Amino acid sequence: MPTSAVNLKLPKRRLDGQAADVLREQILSGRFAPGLRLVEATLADQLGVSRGTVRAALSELAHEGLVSQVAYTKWMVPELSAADAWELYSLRGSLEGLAARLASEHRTPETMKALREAYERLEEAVATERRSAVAAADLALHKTIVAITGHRRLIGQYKLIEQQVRHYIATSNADIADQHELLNQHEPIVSAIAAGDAERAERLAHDHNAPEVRKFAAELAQAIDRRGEILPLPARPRRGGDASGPSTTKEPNQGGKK
Amino acid sequence: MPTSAVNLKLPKRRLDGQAADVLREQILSGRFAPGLRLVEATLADQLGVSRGTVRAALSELAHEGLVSQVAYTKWMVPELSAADAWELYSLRGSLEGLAARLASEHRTPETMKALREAYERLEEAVATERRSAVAAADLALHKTIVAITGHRRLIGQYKLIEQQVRHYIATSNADIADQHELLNQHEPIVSAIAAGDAERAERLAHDHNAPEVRKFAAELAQAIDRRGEILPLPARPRRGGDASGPSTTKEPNQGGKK
DNA sequence: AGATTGTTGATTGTCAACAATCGGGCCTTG
DNA sequence: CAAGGCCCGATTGTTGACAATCAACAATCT
Repeated sequence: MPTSAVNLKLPKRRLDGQAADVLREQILSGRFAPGLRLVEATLADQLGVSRGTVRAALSELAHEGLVSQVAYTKWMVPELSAADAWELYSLRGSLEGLAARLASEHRTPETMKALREAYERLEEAVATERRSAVAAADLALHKTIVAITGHRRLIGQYKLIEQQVRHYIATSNADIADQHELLNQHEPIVSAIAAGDAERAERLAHDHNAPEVRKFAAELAQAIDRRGEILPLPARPRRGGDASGPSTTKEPNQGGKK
Repeated sequence: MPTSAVNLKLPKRRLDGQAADVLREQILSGRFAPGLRLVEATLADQLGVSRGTVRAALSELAHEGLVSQVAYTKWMVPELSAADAWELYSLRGSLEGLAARLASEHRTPETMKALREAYERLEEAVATERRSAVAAADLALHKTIVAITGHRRLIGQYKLIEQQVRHYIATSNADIADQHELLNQHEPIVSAIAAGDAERAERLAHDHNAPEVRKFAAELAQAIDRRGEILPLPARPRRGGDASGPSTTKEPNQGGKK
């Protein structure tokens, strides 16, 4: 028997994956602010890997929605608008609804134990009154519900959306609701899942995002009214047009190279 | 005024994107069968581009779920199981539900015209009795509903799922229901959206996928029963374990290189 | 002066060579 | 004869150099 039965995963990861991890951390922490331009060569120097590897990492992050690319021109950290927030929360609502429903139909001793523990951790976090701890526990609870479903594509998709939500929150000092209210919101969801009431669990989990969705939808409507145009949604950027507005062209450059 | 107002877009696409298009077509058409191993160097020769470019294309397709990678070892066309089909249809149900609801809240003369036309094209296709035409029109109708929402992330996500569904259908000679029944299923959805009844539109669009979801869930349960194990769902691949099952190791090699 | 066209520096896109890793066959060994 | 280690070919991972493209500025023309 080689070594042991425990599955200890050595970090035999590829370099581009590691590079992506570092960059993702920088972006999600806000140290790479929205609007920041990312230059392959500069990052390659800073990370100590080749440009091709950095390029692969950036492509990965582009798929995750954490960087955007203008072909042949530049990479940058995207600036998330109210429209983006509306998209993220509305999608998250649907995904969490699906997750709650499936979780309700997937009850085993193990999964219910994990669910209870995740909820208890949220209670403990609320008791400490530390915002970051509460946010983390809230996140973990939802992630637990999603994981219970065993739905690999749902899990992956949820992780992507969740990441972008974190990015939005981190870069827009938008804040979370009353912490004690959180428990009142989550308890019914957990109970419904534990009771196997799929219908109710789905509805509750879905509606859990409704306040944010409405909020950003309202912001969007306001913005549209203000400019008196039709624009059902932010027009996708077109080559020659759109010279409207001051268009705060934020473009902080990377620290001087070398 | 430079030249003219018309936006004539030259196909200034990157090579890896074009390579991805070609490979995607091969996979979706079934010419690259599930289980087929894809070798970077061979594809590079056949496509007339460098290995790095092929690599970028394969990464793109991996994100789309059309190829899978075993790090340091190989790329291959994934074999889709009943579990995959269940995942795809359940996710698609949620996405289509969301799309129908948002579309109901997004009615303008233009969008409703597009919706009507898409439905009429489905009627025409059914009249011709040509399966491929019906399938295409069915797809186009759903795509229209999704597009009406203006929800860019939903549009992207739906395209991904849709693509994998096509892959599953193409490689499993699974077939579509009675063609005339299709109209009876879709008419209420279109009507609900046109009437602005978001609640009903969401429910109908969501339930539209329910038969498939149930079918594949049943197949899954059967498979689990048969092997008498617990496996709530296909265990995610772990380094050392899982030597169970005959695991039909289909591995047709590419045509002789050079 | 205003607009158009050429030039230039910076940045991304592509390529071909080199290094690391894996799977399988062969050999050894008990 | 079975189990385990080692070597080798095949394939992927990584790199540095070269080509294509773009945005901004300078020169030129009307």
